[in-house]
Amino acid sequence: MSDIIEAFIKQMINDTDGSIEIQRNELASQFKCVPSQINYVIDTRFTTERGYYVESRRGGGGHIKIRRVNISRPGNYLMHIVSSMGDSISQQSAEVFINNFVDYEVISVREGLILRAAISDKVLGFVPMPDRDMLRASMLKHMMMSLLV
Amino acid sequence: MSDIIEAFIKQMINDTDGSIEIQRNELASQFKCVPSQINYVIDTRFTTERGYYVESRRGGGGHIKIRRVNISRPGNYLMHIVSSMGDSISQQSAEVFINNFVDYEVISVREGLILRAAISDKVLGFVPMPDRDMLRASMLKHMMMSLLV
DNA sequence: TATACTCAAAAGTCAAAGATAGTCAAAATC
DNA sequence: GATTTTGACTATCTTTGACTTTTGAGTATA
Repeated sequence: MSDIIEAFIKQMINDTDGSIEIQRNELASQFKCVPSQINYVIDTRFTTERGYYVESRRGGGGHIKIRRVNISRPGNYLMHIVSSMGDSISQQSAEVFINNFVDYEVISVREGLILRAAISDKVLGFVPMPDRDMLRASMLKHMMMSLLV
Repeated sequence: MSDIIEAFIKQMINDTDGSIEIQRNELASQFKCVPSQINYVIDTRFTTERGYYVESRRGGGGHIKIRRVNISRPGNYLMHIVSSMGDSISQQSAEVFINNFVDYEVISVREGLILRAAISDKVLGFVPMPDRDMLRASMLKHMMMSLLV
């Protein structure tokens, strides 16, 4: 079932130039499944790691928006690096990555400043240590992936 | 519905150089909604945070005036907003700030993407809740301040 | 004339009801 | 054992309407 829903959504995305907006309940009743299964599909199949960006709104007129990010030219390199990053990363290593991104002009100097501020221990310091490096890795990946739009 | 009314008002503001004057009941009957929905739209979409200034008068000849606020010096504006931010901030509020920064060209669209990725609950989700909003505020401030160097 | 009273025409407030989506863990299936 | 399916419960956003407050114009009165 999840596979079918996944395929259906991907087809929709293909048909509409990379971005769709769905209603959870509507889609669920189309497939005669519980609404939360849609969440399951999205959480497991349309992740950042797989190159999707998802946002949603509750309440009347609520919806779920799914966008496929562009995994073409400069992205390939980026994708490669990002997926090689691992789930945990120190501030020092993160900065090495960021410096490289700036050196190779994958990001601008200003963008580099933002990234460094975000992942610095000055900000993340109070998160206890096994978690902190995982959070940092997740942040860095998500921030870089967001540029592939 | 609220989205439609919001778009309509914004269009009016654009067409009239930043400031409009409407009558609540008239607008409500135009959209066939209850008058208080107009208040809802104004309260949620045309807030100070989003860069609008609203004033109104009751009674005969009453009206609602909405003005788009202009920002002259981006640097000053940034300092001001950042220092007004408080120590805790929800994802939603953070996104409003970021949207404004992009709107007023304090940051680029790409930089906005990075900020949104960094502060999203997708990334911060596993930080327990009283702390999460504090971390988010700290991140946002640090990232913005890093641009003032 | 100047002041006070009355009334209708606005806009404001607030909370209940409605409409979506999210979470989480137990149960089922692979 | 891992993944998927379900559903009860939660969170968030929007719509609606009854009730309140403010304002200005007209009218009555000293």
